Amino acid sequence: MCPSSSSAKGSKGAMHWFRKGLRIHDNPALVACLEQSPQRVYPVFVLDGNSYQLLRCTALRANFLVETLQDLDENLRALGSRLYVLKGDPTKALPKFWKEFNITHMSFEEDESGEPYAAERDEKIIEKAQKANVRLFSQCTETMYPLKDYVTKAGAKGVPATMTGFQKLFKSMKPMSKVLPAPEKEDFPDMDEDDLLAAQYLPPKRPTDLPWPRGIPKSEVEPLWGPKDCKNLTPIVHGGETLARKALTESLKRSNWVATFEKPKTSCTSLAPSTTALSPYLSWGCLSPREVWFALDEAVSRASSNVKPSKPPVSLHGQMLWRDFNNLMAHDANKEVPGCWNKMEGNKYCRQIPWDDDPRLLEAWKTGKTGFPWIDAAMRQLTQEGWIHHLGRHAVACFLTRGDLWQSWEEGAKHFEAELLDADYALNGFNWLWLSCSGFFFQYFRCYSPIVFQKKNDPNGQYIRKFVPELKDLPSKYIYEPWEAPASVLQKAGVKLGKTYPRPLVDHAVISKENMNRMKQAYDAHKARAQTQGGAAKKKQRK
DNA sequence: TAATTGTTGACTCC
DNA sequence: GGAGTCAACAATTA
Repeated sequence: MCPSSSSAKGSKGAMHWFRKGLRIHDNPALVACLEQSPQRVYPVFVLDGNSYQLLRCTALRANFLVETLQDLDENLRALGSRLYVLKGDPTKALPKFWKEFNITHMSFEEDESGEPYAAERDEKIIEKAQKANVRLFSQCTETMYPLKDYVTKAGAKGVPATMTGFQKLFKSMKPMSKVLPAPEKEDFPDMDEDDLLAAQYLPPKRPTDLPWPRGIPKSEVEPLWGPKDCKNLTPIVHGGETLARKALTESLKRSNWVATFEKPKTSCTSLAPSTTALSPYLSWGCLSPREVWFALDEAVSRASSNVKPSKPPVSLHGQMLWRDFNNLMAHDANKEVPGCWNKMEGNKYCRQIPWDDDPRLLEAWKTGKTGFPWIDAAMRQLTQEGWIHHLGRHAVACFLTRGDLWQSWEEGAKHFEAELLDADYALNGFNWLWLSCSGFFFQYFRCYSPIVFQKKNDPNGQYIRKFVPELKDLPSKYIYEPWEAPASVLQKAGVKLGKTYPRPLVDHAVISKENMNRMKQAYDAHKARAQTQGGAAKKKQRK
């Protein structure tokens, strides 16, 4: 069956290219597409194995995308439309689709953070669209305000590199534009039945339907969805706009909780998330950040008059501000050196620190076999559920980098990108810079202990018992430090150190002090470099 | 130039 | 559980 039926030829066809922003509510680019009054509209997603979302991607993440695309297709079908899913390189697949369906207009949500693959891809697409006479429409809706608006508002002095500065900038912005409702059935033109049925463009049903990255041997991108599936994994949330909206409503029902939320006070050892866990929906764009912001306003207004509301940066509104701030920082760094944001070299916000490169230590960290039960539990939750509480991420990130193992944050960031359901280019990079004391946060003498940090929250180690079951029968006294337990206690709990559970990789008390000295040296070198460069710049100015 | 502030440390003492 | 100390960062404010 040829999808481009004779009736399609000559009539005006428009498409909306979904990349992130996988939703129909508050999607101005989709609305702009419908407003072109085309005779036919094609909502399109391209499964691109080399995209940021899929290049390093575990079964859990792949499954989340499949669920999200299925949901998007269902929601579009309820409006008399459907989702058209293409496979492969968008710079080839899209021009082919334009030709086949006589597309004259294409809309999409811009990717402003400067993620290098997306930036290159879009540059090529814009060029090809010009040649093919396809008119492009784009909107900047990944953040609450377009990043370029923050840049304009900040003016000649440049964008602020501190959260306090960003909050001031945010306050000075004009009111946020109104949230758009989802389009209605009447907004979509009637479609040719052949087009609606075209089976070659159906969304994927399972992770194994997703394409492998082009030009990369399978062995180099393990673990991916190929060798293992999701059967025994338990994602913290499932994909799709429908579930996202339900989760948002559910979270915000507790208006007093919303109004008094303070991020640092939430627990990272509770077995059910102590935060909203909406982050995967924000990172894939199942939820609009502006809609979340206004929904928070509404929830806070419902709170009892006697509660004292929390404020940014610790409040839930504050979490939305961090998100925009992180995107702005990524955007700004990449503007200077394209693609530098998740790298140490060339990134103007990143201190140069001589990290070690020990694959054995990295692997132990990734697989949750460091011998520190609390660290291992968090790393295994990541693999099992695709999520760790924010403070848990802090603890494991500090442990991998400046705290204990002295491995590069770049490696940690790559692992998080593969495994986190909410993996986000800008946020992931920012948080790794922060935790490794490479940028934005510099108090390296404040170090998380892999032992005592969670003892106060979870003295009995229920979180460890869940995710590190080989230790579940240890008495609470030793659950955070099994190496301290007498042989008889270990034997009774069925633990053989070095066999059923590893001995600790390092002596935290000793190594964390040594690492602080290494940080001091790296900072001193940074200062010396800055002075030399500053001196040289002044000299040049005088000339 | 000095003091203050910064989403989320650990430890000791009381 | 709250306050002060540890050994001391960068950016901003006074």
